[in-house]
Amino acid sequence: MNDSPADDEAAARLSALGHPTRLRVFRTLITAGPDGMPAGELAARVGVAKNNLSSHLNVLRQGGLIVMRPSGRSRIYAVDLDTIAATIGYLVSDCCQGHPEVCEALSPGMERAC
Amino acid sequence: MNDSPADDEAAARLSALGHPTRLRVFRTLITAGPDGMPAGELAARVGVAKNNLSSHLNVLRQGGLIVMRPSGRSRIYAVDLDTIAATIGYLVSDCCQGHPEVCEALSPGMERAC
DNA sequence: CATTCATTTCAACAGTCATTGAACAATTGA
DNA sequence: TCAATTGTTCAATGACTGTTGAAATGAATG
Repeated sequence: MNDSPADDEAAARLSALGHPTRLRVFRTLITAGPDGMPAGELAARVGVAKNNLSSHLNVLRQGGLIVMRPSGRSRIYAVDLDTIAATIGYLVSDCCQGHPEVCEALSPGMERAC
Repeated sequence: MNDSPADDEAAARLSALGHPTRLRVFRTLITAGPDGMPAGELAARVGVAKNNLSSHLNVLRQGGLIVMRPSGRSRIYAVDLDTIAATIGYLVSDCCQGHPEVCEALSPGMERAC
């Protein structure tokens, strides 16, 4: 059995988030909301070298998890909410076909977050 | 700024899921529900060599994403729902402090899944 | 007690990834 | 235009990861 493209795509996104620095970048951008944050401020907050951050941002961007817009000489990064919602949905999809108790168990985690 | 242990833990879990084979293993186990599935059947369904699967199962288990119980000469693997719920929660936590629209945007993804 | 079955462990290899410093754009303001 | 600011790209290095085949473990069966 081969990997489906959907598997590869979702795995790439999860893998992008599966790095301590990138996870902190992502969570920092989540708190920034749709307005996002320039790369320099992000580097300062997360505490990582600019060039290193730049490559991590590229990974997140290629996974579709964040978007970038230029603004003067800065570049503003922000999360792409549709992508993360789809990724979470894919992660737990099909769990309720035969086992509704699985999804019920997931709800507290979501409620705790929001 | 250093990585917090919570970041490292969550990143390790997401990284464990960030591999096509492991993601398929996990999703297959999700559909199996709390009863789980023996390693051999899992290897057949996912289409991967048994020794290879074994190492992937170890990664998932060390991340706390799955649990194992022996049964006769088989070993039954099943998802740990608390862990995945906590991981998803961590991923999007703090998004509603300042930006409730972020969490609202996430809901459709969850509803699509469940 | 020897055999079979289910699965794991081990060693080795190729490939990928993260980090660093140095060099390279692009934009702004004097 | 010159210089400062903001970020990115590049090359090199060391570390980690995934896969494979062979050997080993441990539980059940006859």
